[in-house]
Amino acid sequence: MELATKYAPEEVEGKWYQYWNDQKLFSSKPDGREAYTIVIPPPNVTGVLHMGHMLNNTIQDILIRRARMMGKNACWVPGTDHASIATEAKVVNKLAKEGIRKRDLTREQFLEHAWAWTHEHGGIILKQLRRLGASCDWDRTAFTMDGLRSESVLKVFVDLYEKGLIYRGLRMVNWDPKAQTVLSTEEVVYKDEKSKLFHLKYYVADADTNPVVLSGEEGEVVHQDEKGYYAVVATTRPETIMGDTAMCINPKDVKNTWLKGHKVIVPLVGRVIPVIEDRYVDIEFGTGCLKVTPAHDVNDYALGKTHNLETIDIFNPDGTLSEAAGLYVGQDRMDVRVQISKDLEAAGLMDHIENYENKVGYSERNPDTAVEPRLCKQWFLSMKHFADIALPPVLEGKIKFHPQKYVTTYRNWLENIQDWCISRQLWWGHRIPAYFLPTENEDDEKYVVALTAEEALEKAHQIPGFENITIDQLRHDEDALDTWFSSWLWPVSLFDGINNPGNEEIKYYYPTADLVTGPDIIFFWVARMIMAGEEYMGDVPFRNVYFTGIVRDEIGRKMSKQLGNSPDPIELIEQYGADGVRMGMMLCAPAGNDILFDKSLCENGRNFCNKIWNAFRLVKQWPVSDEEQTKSNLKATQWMNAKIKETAAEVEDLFSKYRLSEALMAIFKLFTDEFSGWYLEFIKPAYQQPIDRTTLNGALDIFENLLKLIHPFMPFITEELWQQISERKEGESIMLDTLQLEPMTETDEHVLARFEQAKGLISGVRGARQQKNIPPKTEMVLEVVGDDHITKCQALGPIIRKMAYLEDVKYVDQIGSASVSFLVGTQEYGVPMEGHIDLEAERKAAEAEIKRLEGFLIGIRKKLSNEKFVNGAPAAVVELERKKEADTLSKIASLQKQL
RNA sequence: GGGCGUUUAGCUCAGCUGGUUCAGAGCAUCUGCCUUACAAGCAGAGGGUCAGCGGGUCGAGCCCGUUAACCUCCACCA
Repeated sequence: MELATKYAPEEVEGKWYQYWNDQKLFSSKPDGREAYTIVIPPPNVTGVLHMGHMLNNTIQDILIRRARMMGKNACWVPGTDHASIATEAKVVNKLAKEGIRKRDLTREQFLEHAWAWTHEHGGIILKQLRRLGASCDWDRTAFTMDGLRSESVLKVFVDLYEKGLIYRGLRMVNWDPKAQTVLSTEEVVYKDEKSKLFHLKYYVADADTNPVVLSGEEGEVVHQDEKGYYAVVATTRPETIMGDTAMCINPKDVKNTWLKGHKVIVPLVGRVIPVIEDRYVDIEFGTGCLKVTPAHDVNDYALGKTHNLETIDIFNPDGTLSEAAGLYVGQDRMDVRVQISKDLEAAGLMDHIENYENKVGYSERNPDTAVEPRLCKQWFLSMKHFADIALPPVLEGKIKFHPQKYVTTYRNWLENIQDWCISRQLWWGHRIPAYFLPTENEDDEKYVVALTAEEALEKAHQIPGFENITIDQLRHDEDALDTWFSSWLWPVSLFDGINNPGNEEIKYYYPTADLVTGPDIIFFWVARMIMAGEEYMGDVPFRNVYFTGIVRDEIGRKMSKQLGNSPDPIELIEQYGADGVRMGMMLCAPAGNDILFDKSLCENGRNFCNKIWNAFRLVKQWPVSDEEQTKSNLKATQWMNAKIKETAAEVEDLFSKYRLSEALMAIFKLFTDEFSGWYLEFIKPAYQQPIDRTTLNGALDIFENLLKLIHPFMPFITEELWQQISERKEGESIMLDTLQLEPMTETDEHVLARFEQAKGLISGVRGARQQKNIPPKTEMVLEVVGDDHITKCQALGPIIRKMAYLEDVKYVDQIGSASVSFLVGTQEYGVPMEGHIDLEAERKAAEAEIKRLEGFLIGIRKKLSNEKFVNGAPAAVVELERKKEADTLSKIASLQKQL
């Protein structure tokens, strides 16, 4: 059968993926072998594949395929995440387009829409992963909100509550007024913003709200106009003045001493508030006067607590002003900011306005929505205990981070950890299993925590005063849990280790081997999985964490939808083939460093596929003879096998360090340079001549081993060719073919060294020819100075003659005067160039080389004559220097002889 | 503001416990080849003050100090 000159991935990929799947080759069941488990970082259920996924999952597939070929029971568990905030936002937007508002729906109705959306869009990303070649055990596909996972989450909540680790507290939280939900501090993005610093006049008042007369002292700065004395307060948020309940100065601030003990009037509002003193205030900032709005600023809230201030919440959940504000009720906070500054100016209450740059927190989920600090009752998980159990395994190396630098990051975070706010004001998610009891006053809330309403009722009946309530009187908490509260259980819940502790699967697959994820979620997810793993399994969830970099475009920008600089991975696959894209991705993916992705790298991958394809075509088209194998072919085959062993050992070492990019490069060079460039040329018969059967079989074995080395990186083309190399039975696959690694022998080392010498010689002749502009196939004579075992060798001699296009080899005492000479190691060679040689240039080149070598020699001798060096340095190092000295001397001698 | 990290060829990166065979790889560039597997290829070649400055050392890309630029994390001054 004739093979096309180019590899056509589209004809190959679908076919083999189907085959692998049909033959259940990705499937894993506990058995006697060592388990090698990876759990996928679950992508958002309604998400689509982007370059980050592409990178992350390619790495996982490489690791899992390699482990499988090393004879381990490899299990890669796929699944998706319900991603409460993101998914709910998408559903809300979709409904809005249909004219449906979320607030008009009941919880049940909304969830129906959400599930419909999930079923419609869910799992697209998992289908896309198949295009990539991901060898996940699809029968195990899980979802963070499926039955088993939901049950696990609720059980864990109840358990932690009963352990006293979950509590309910009033906290200043980051509120997203658009999503109407609390954000964790990690979900707030601070942006530099050009804003205004408004300087407002707060007139001094006595108890009758009349200005009092004050006298200034040394250093004091007293503002006064026709209406009286006033303090100037700088703020970026004038719309919050309706919530002011104090003004604060630093007790050490001399310029404001005159305000001590007085009261001031909130502009426009007219409310009289006290001047309090606290060292928190920065004397240097603005005028040193701070307006205190406990309901709407984290620091002010703290001040309010210390000084027992009243808290006036002037905002509605959607960011409009509430009744409590008294003014601008119902208007949006951002509109009010504009309006109130105009009104303040009109009323003469604005001292002046400055331009100002500050950082404003925005919602990660709604990037154009500024976060509003807000007081809310929330569920919290106490983190002290978890930090204590999660720190040691990483510090002690039970879990290894690659690259290691993230250990520091991890430690810093755990040592300064804050309690985790785990409730979200969302419907899409795991509903918090807490039930409020009927009470008169909302502030006096009472609740029970239980898996079901029935259990909750039983617990409620134990509480005095609630012995007779009915199930209808229980009010199920409306809030859902933070998405990460389910993801943190992922390595455990996937094997049902929460509901069914000690089951066969969890015992076999846990702890998992590797986790591959981005450093951006080291706190959200990685740290918390370690916590949950230690808490519920008493063991780490994984042994290694491979942190990938962030995929950026070729000029270093983060890939994003807004910029439109992110290529569609599926389109790339269609253009370059899955193997090509995988290789392109891996070539630029050093662990932990950001990846500057350039499409052209996929071309390299595609080109490599063609290289493999064509090498196969070449070998397959040779006619075969039953002649005896030549010594040259025998040696060449020995050499190639040794080369493979050498590279395989290197690759193994690189894998153990998770340096996959370098491992791929080593394999790439092995195939392109050593196998295609040298070995195939060594054994290639003359045009239309047959190759002997022994050599061909040796070459096919070598080819098969190379395919096996490449397979984890490029699964499709390697399977296709593996299947073509020889007849395979139904169900057989390269995937299951074991990668045997034999150690190098002394003979191997010897053969490798001899061939390096021969390759150097061949390159030397080629270079000499090119240097003199002689066509590459012109036959030349080789001059060898003295005795040379390489050219005289029965195996290597013919190879050298063939590869270097030599018509004759002459053994001479010295190189001819019209020859180009070169050295391989210490052996000198020459290629006669009658009519081509430029004697003067040759002499200059030789002199320059001698000069360089002499400089080199001086360095070595200086070192060797230094007693401190000879005595201090290790013997091996000294010995090496002596050898260098001898080699250099002999090189110089031969060059001088030539001159 | 505080911490981590990075800075080596045009680009992306290796370079281990300091030892002139250690200044490297891939890509890109240049030159020559439409050689009978592959022009998406082959054969050659050029290219670097190892960010700057200073300091230990017999010896520094590697160690110490310092400066600068970038990256990233944390905190946030109203």
